[in-house]
Amino acid sequence: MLVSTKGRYALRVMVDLAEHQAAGRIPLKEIAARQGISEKYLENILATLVRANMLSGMRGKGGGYVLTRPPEQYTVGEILRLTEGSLAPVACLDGDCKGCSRSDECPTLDVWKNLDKLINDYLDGVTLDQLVAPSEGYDYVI
Amino acid sequence: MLVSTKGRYALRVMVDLAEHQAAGRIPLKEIAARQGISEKYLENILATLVRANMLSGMRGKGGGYVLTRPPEQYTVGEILRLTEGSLAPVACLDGDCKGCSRSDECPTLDVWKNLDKLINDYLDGVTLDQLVAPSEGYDYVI
DNA sequence: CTAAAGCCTAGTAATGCAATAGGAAATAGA
DNA sequence: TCTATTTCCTATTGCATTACTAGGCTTTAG
Repeated sequence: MLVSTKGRYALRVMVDLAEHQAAGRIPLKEIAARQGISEKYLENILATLVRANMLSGMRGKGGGYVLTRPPEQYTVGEILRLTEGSLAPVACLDGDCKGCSRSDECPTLDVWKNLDKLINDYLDGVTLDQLVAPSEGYDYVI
Repeated sequence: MLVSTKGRYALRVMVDLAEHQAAGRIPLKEIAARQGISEKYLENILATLVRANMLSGMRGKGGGYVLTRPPEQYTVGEILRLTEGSLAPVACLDGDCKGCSRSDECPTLDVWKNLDKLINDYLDGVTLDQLVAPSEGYDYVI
């Protein structure tokens, strides 16, 4: 599985925050309830996003999370690479990996490289605002 | 990781067999040595390929494995889907999975569907013969 | 008959994923 | 200043999957 629960949840949460931008800071509790995700598990994920400065978290009463940039400035690719660690389709291309000793002669390496580029290019081309549903309650209002 | 060791090895072995087609049946021992893969582990992988009729295996002295079709009739996609079980990039799209209860309203589902199609289309477009190196010893021979 | 090969069923060790636990620190408002 | 609220931090646990191993059985050619 290229993208695990962590990455999927992260993306959904980012979309949720984009959709509720107008409400200011949103507490974790609220996001967890809306998205049906365990609060404790979400903590880990949000912590990762905050550490990378994709979100700003504030503690205390009235605290919560907000995006640090406008939705069109986030790509799905960067969100997933952050939370998943890597989007490499095979271990051979993973950053940590020193690279296989056979890479010079490997007949399949190009397939993996092309696939890797395909995946990353597509996901880097999708931005958060493209995933935000038109806000409800404003249809047909002039 | 989308493709694990099993799938990577399977692909390398298939290419190996395509390259050594002229030699007739190749025993597992030989492939394992050439590819630097444990014999016992390879057994599992080759068994999967034989069961799916992608390879023919024959026991006894003089036995070994051969492709059942010409290399241009194998796609990388089918080899990987067989050995990996699925190439779905997220659990939501996995065949076994009943589909998420939120799929109707999920803002991210389309991203996964597009990604899935991208991956499968690319891998189904690459055939085994495209990965076979021009046989050595025959360069510049007329 | 025998050596060479594939076939089959288990089993195991290690890894990574998903989720949980418990508390510390900060903040706003009473 | 006290309290409720909320994020932040470090571990730990249970579970599933992956990678690999073990041992024996069956088939085949010579």
